[in-house]
Amino acid sequence: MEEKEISQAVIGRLPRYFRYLGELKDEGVERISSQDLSELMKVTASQIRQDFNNFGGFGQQGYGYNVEYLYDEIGKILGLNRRHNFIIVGAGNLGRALGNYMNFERRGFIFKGMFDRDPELVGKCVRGVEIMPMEKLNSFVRENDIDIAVLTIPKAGAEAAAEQLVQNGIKAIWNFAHVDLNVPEGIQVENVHLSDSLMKLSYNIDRYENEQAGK
Amino acid sequence: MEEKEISQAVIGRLPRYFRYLGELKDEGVERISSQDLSELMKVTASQIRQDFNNFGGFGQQGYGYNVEYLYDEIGKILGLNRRHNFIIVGAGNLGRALGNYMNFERRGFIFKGMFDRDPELVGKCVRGVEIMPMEKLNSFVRENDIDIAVLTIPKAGAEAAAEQLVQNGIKAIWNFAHVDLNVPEGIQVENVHLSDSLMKLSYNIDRYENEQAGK
DNA sequence: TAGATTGTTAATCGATTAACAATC
DNA sequence: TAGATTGTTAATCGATTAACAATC
Repeated sequence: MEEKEISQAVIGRLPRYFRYLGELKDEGVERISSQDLSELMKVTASQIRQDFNNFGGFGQQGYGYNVEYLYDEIGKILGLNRRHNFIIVGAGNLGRALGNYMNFERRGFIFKGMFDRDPELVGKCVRGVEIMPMEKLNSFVRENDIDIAVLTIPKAGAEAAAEQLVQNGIKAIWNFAHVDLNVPEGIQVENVHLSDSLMKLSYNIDRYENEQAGK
Repeated sequence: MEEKEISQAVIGRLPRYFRYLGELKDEGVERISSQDLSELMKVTASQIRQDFNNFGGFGQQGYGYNVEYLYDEIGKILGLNRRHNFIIVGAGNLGRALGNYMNFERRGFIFKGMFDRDPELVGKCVRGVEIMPMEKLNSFVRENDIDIAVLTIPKAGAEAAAEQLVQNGIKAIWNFAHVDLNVPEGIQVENVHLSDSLMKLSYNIDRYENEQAGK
């Protein structure tokens, strides 16, 4: 009973659909056609219908899509109806910023623990969660049903931390360290390489200026 | 003298090449073939050669690529030889985390100012940069040659802030607010939608588990 | 029923990979 | 020169868009 694999291109668009549908829902909109949604989101109606049809028919001919139903279904596809416990490894500025971000909780991502090797930070709290020393990382992951580790430590320690996490049963790593982690198959890694993103922006600024300069 | 447009797919890979080449350079590696680089980076050698050839020939038949030269050239393509002054709009946890991140400076991104509407924060400093009230935003952007604004405010205020920034001559917005900004053509926007990224991770965890469950 | 709009197949477009001639 | 490896063209693959029959 082989399901056809959904491309990551499609998956990457789902959160954006989810966001727009959530907003429509909040505005009290009951139904929407692929045509109207396409104008709102600035993508083709064709793409919208193709994307949704990867998961089966959510719409109805002659009617369109029911906003609330579609919103819920996409949420389920994204796994937002489940709980995912996460920890943050690295209690620097970025780690604390992510720990303080409340919206993840709303989507089922539960902040369970935070770790840092700096003794100065250990014992302090971020949103009610105590910062623990790295020595406690392994047992904590094993004993608290942790699915996701957020890696916000410098690149030097990232690979070693990832290995520990994997050995103790983590399922996924949200990686903010500026390295490509080497993990066994089946462990999900999502990279957020902020400086890469900034470099792209830099390229596009210069490209546009050169274009304007008539080159 | 029309330059052929380089696809964003290629641009998106440049920072990663840049990172690997920087590491090779630091290790003292002088030259590398597309074949060796392909094994290191886990992409095809063909793609590497195609990517580089978008910008003209950086290599030499029979020899490969000179690491340092290639590193420098990619840096130039990404505009890292230029200065880009930036400000951060929103002095919350995330804004402060980005302000404290030193590595941007190394790449030519200079942290010039920070803004927040909370009077409690105004006057405080982040890495030597004073937090200013939002009222000063417009004049500051105009008078200090600011290219890039980092938007780390809640989505509610983001669209209005973007509009102000654009009116005062900003060239690019690095957008961490969870909205799609509507800016005039020529203004570069790079979105970092953290919760979208987390949702993708969530999808992939569940997908893998379902696969394993034999479904 | 007639009109609207999906679900889905077919056509197109673009990106990736393979192959090989050019050349260092 | 012979061997290695690029630059580049051609083939393949996958993703997007267009078209339209199915159907609400």
